[in-house]
Amino acid sequence: MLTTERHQTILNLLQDKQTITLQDIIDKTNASESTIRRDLSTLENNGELARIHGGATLTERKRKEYSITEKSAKNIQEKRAIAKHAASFVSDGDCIFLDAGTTTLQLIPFLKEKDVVVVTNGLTHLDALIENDIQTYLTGGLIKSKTSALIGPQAIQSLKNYRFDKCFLGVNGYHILYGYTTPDPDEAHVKYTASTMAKKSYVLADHAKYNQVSFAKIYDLSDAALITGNLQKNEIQHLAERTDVTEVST
Amino acid sequence: MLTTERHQTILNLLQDKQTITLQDIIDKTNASESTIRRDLSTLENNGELARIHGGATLTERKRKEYSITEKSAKNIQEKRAIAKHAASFVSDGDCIFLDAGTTTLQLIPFLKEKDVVVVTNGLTHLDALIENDIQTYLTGGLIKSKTSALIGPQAIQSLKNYRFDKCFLGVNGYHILYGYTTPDPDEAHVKYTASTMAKKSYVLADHAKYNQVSFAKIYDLSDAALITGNLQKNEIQHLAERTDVTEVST
DNA sequence: TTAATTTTGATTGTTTATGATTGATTTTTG
DNA sequence: CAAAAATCAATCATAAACAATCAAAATTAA
Repeated sequence: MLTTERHQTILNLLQDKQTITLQDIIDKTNASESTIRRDLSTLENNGELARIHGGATLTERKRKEYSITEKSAKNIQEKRAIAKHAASFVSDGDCIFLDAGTTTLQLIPFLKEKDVVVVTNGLTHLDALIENDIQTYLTGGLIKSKTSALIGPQAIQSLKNYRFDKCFLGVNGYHILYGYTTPDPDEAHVKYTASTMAKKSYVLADHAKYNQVSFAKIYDLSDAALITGNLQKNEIQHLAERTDVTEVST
Repeated sequence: MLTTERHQTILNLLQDKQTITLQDIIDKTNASESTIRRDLSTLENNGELARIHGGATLTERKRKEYSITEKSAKNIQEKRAIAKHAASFVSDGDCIFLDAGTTTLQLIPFLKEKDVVVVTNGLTHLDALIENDIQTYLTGGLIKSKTSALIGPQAIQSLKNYRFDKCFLGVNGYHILYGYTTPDPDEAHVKYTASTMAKKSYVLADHAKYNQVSFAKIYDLSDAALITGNLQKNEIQHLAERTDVTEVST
């Protein structure tokens, strides 16, 4: 394993877990204690992290950078990589719809430099959007308190007032036969409607959603481009037969 | 568990519960009594907390830092009294519009027992509404980041989908001649529209708004019932000639 | 290929963190 | 108010983490 790779691994671990123990890093990298100590020392000098007795922690500054996006979620690294790739499809001046959900949340920091206008139904996105100084419109609707998403006929209707260049959706499952699905029919309806108002739709989903099926169908695989991560070659091939799919590895 | 992690855990517990016992911390962290004592000692020296017999508590300074976010507004006592009185006009099962702003925010706790449906354009209200388990609809629209209010044509349009039993507005000034005013014409428009969709409108304004004039007029004094506080007799009389006014004293 | 340089992992003695124990202090209880 | 209980600070031995050093391995340059 290359030194820089190891450094990156350490930083990634930190972003996920806030603090890590030396032993953790040793296990993940299969490097010796001495090496990791040296790594930590180097990274500390570069201001990337702060060493503490027994391991390392994010510096105050770095912590703030990442606190924008929540870190409780699973597969956060993969989600961030997916989001980063999705962001590469966004052009300057685009009007985009950003669905509620943790994966789409990761997209926000990457939009900062793009001068976009965002419409969203995700209340949890607001802090990050405001913090990144992005012009934001909220759909109306009923607040579903469990997911902090706006749903219902009012959400649908207000969506119809917009036209999007791109639409980025999260889902709970994607399946070769059953398409994109999510547990709540109301949310599915919002996603579907947003898609119909967009020139191009992207679904962001980490590998845990592969061949998962949830209650409410949004639409077929082919109705949106899929951006996902860490799949096997044959899995990607199956998907590629059905839809436009991009896969990122972490 | 790393030392700094433990420290963070302790501080988090404190923020949640104000005071904690040593035993509590021991249970949460699986560290020994000695260790926790040392932790508390360290944190006390850093000014993060104050030790008390049997545990720890937030320092006066830190407590203020946290409560300041809620109570930073001026005339909070008066606003709460005004809000409480306004709540007495709310009936069980009412559908009400709650304008953005600090005064209307105070209304929320009093709505808990009333089984109401709330529509609001104030993003700062959401936490309180959800916490009080109130069914909430959000208008759509552009997020005005300074006040976290939803404004613009989309907000206006989504308001027109509702009919309210009552409508509670905040303003920046009320004046016998110039009526109710607020700095932002867009916000004024939202307030006005909400009013037109309501059977009855109330304006909530503390005494600092008396005879103040701001840029954008919402409507005349007589177009809404005024609930205010701590005015002088003759001031109330002048107002009473123009509109339905209630005054609460604190 | 060899020599120089860098990176690595093991070893050393040193420092720091931890948990158990003790007796002192404070709080509670009768 | 005094006895009992709980909490506390101080001490100590142990264990963990540490920086420093050095030789082996890997990489690069000549």
